[in-house]
Amino acid sequence: MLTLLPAVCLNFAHVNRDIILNLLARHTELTDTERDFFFTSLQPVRLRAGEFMEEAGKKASGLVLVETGCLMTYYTDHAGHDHVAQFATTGWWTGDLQSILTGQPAVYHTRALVESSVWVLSKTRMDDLLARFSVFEKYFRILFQKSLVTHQKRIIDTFSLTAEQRYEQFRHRYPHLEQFVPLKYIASYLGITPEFLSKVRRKKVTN
Amino acid sequence: MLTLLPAVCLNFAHVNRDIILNLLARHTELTDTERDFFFTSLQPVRLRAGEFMEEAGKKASGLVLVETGCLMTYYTDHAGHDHVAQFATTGWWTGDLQSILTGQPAVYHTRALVESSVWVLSKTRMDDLLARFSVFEKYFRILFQKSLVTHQKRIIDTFSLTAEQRYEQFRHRYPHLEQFVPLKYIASYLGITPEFLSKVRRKKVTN
DNA sequence: CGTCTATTTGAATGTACTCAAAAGCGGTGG
DNA sequence: CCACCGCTTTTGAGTACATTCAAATAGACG
Repeated sequence: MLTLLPAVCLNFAHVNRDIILNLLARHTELTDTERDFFFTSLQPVRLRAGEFMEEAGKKASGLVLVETGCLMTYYTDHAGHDHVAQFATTGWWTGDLQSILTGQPAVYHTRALVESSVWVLSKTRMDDLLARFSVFEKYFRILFQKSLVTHQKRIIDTFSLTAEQRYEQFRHRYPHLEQFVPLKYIASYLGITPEFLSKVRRKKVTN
Repeated sequence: MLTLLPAVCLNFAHVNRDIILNLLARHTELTDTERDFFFTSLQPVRLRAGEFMEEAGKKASGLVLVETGCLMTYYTDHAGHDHVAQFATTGWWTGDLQSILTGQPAVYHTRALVESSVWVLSKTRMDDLLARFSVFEKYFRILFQKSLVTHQKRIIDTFSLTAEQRYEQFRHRYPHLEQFVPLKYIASYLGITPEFLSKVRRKKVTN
């Protein structure tokens, strides 16, 4: 700890840092230097409900770490239909990984569902972070590794479960998301139409 | 380079090392020490066609790097239906990531489709490798990162494309796999029944 | 050559989709 | 405070894509 501040000095910035630090600590242990460097690498951004963090077609600004609120990353296909790739709430990383790493235009949109506060780690800053402290290589290796396991499972679930089972699993696994996410986006995430999700839900109630 | 061997001395082991080294070199640059340590961390395994590398329910032995042949990783659901999560040919890593990292029993089977030769990196050896040389943290970070992008895309494709389009894309993207993989496993990978794949294929021919 | 498995074919069925319209819900202004 | 607007959710009818089941055909291997 660099300095000890009296309790009354605790402001929003510190509270938020603590949330993020706790999340980082799940995967890695950081020295004070590393922690400070991490935070100076991040750029804070505030988003209003509905506002875009990233847009498909434009180069992604960086990896997005959600502090408060909720964002979704989605793909618009050639027919103009949206498909939600992921949601992200407090402590989740999101964004268009492909674009961030290659510098190519993003294929996904990333958008705030409600008023949100996020930290952005640009590719330049990320490269710098990774080059200076290998502990962040480890951090991101584990982050991507875990995410990969989740994605594999989601693919298998899509093929082995019915829409109804996937919906139940979604509710069970991400109960906090229901407060942020309109049903039509949940339907999209599950790979079904909003009409069909509505019918699935009705069936649940009447049973 | 440690020693230069005359061309006649090139044997299978060296040829194979070169294939793997070229693949590693795509992501990272290794010193001789790192390269040697990497290879001594790997255990060679030969598999006959149909033989299991890993079995669901048993602890996975490690990350599997394919040298020659072809393996598939698949999940058997509660109804007894198999769902192929991925195929792996020369230079691809495969296995049950979740099990390798947590030590829990594997949920996926990993099995050779044809006679294959692989290298296995156990969790212990992997941890050692990562702890000693941070270049491998970087290597695996990039590996998982790329794989994550691919998995995200596969999920979106499942929701935005028809079975016919997914099949065409699969053929286009992995043309070499057709020589190893029976149609019923391709169907499974695409999330459809072998009967329906057969009808998709017939339609292509008659058109 | 015979056996075993993979692939194809066809008919009946089902799950989820499309399209159209009604109902619900939240915000805004008169 | 209520009426209206825009957007989300629900409902229903008709349809399409893909499945299940059963059986025939084709291929691979000993």
